Amino acid sequence: MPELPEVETVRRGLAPALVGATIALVELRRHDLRLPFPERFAARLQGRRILELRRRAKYLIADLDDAQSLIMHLGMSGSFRIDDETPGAFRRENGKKSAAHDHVVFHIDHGKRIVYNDPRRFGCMLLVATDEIGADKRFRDLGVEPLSDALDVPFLAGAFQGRAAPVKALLLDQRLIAGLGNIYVCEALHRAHISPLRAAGSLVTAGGRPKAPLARLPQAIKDVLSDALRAGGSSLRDHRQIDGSLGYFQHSFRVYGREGAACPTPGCKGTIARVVQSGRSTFYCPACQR
DNA sequence: CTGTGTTCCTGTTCGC
DNA sequence: TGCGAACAGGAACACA
Repeated sequence: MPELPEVETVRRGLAPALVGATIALVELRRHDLRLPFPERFAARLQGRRILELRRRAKYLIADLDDAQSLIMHLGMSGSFRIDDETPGAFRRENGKKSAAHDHVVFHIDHGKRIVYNDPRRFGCMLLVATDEIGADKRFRDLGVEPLSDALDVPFLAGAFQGRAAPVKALLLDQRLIAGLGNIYVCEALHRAHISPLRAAGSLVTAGGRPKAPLARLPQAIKDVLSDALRAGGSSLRDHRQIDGSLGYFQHSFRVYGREGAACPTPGCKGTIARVVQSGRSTFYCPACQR
């Protein structure tokens, strides 16, 4: 369930249960996800206290009291839930099905279990020295946080200038902006009325100045992410938030998954189209996104 | 360096 | 109802 708003929602849900708590025991139910778990993963976590739970891009980072950090990525289908340790008080309503892909169980000293479930196993968990995270190859090249002041019009103008790739491809590139994924890129481009197919460089003048549509893009990105965050993220399928409730931003999608629907832009008579760009679905309105 | 395509894995949905 | 194909929120890697 994982673009920036979903990962941040997970972080906020887990933080009260994890920050300041101690990991009593870790159950590893397989030796790898997308990557092998680190050597002695469970042993190295046992007895560690969690000082802080942070997010960078789509990564969750738990800083531990031994100067190491547990880094977690949810991939495409990863999720966390919090269970009571009490043997009888088993999972909530839709029980056994989810247990099939419970790969990691963190037993916390206050008597709860944090369970990581990931059917497709595209997620990963790593252990890295806290002060070396910035130098790690996964983090070294990450771009700006889209909700930070670093994402502004001049930044995008500089990044887009001279680039022939479609603007959608650049927005998905984590080395430029870190945290956007397929849904929110489609949604942001619709809000900015920019065609996802347009060459990124065509949004900048020869002199390197942003053209009018580009001037709308950073705010459109921030708006859609803030709106999604406020809604607790998007729950495709039956993905749940930590507390079991559903994020509801999927009801606010203007284009994603809405092929054939009327464009929601006021006054626009267009119909949402679906095309494939570098192997992934793009949804947009050919009438008001140019 | 740039841009595109493939791959990892399982589950769900869609069309016949 | 059954069955195969298409598709799914990510990102690393191979290749032209």
